[in-house]
Amino acid sequence: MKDASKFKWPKGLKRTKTRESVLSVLEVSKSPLSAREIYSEIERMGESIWLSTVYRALDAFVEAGLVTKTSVLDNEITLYDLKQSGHKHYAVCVGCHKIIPMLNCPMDDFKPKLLKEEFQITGHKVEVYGYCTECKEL
Amino acid sequence: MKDASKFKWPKGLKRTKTRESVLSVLEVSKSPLSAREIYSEIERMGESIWLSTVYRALDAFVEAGLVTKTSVLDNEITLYDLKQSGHKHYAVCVGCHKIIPMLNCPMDDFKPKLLKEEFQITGHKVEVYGYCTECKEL
DNA sequence: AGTGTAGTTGCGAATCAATTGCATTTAACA
DNA sequence: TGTTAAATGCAATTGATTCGCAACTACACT
Repeated sequence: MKDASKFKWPKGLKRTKTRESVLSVLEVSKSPLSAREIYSEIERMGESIWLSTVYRALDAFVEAGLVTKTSVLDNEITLYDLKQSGHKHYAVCVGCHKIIPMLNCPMDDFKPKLLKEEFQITGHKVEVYGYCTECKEL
Repeated sequence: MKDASKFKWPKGLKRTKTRESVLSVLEVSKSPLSAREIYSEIERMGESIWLSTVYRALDAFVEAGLVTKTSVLDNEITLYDLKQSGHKHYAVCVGCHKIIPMLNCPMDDFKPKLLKEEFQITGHKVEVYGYCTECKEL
């Protein structure tokens, strides 16, 4: 009884064993994972997969809107996370790289609250994505 | 009359020609640059430098607190910027990768304003850095 | 000014995440 | 069940960043 996936499978994507493995690892994880972590976890489960396949699966999920790709700590780590996890922002410990979901979003009155955790803030970063005047008209 | 550098040279760092080149390129630029862009700019000025030297110079400046390293677009680009530039946050065009400094900061009432530029926001990212409970006590 | 030396650079090679090419396999649907 | 576009195994490549080491140089001290 493994397939407890509660996500509608994105149409256009074939439902394969490797993709289900990748998705299930993300589902079980409480925080975002790197491609390599996902790969290792799948291997540890006794299944065989290639790292390149993990990357391709993740790309497909990102494109399908099921997974979010984030980078953290200015390039040290690239992480993937299920979009449905609810939270979009994280507090990152510069000591141990632990990733703690924030309970609120800076878009609405910014006062970082953290999930049962004290956190000594030393810095923050905000990025806004979108289209500039020129690119908007293309 | 090239050395118009208005920055106090960080003590502990030798003042060399390559480092002055790197710093002057950053000074002239109105937006953050990648290591490769800095490298190309220096070559274009007719001076010879190695990319690895640019990286080392940037590392030294970052360590000295003179330069800021940021990543943008979820790891697609790593950029360097003079800390004194004043602004800390950017709007990044996902079309052309143009980087536009924001006039305000999300820490105080978040409503992104941009410098003479319309910008169609499609997403945003916030990261908070610091120490978690465990790391704080070390 | 001359010199010792720790810090820097030139240069190439190495590393490491991520991507790609291609032949083979497989899920999905007529 | 057969066809086929999509996905995977696997190897090789790319591209950014780092590293090793010998040669060089800024700068502190006579």
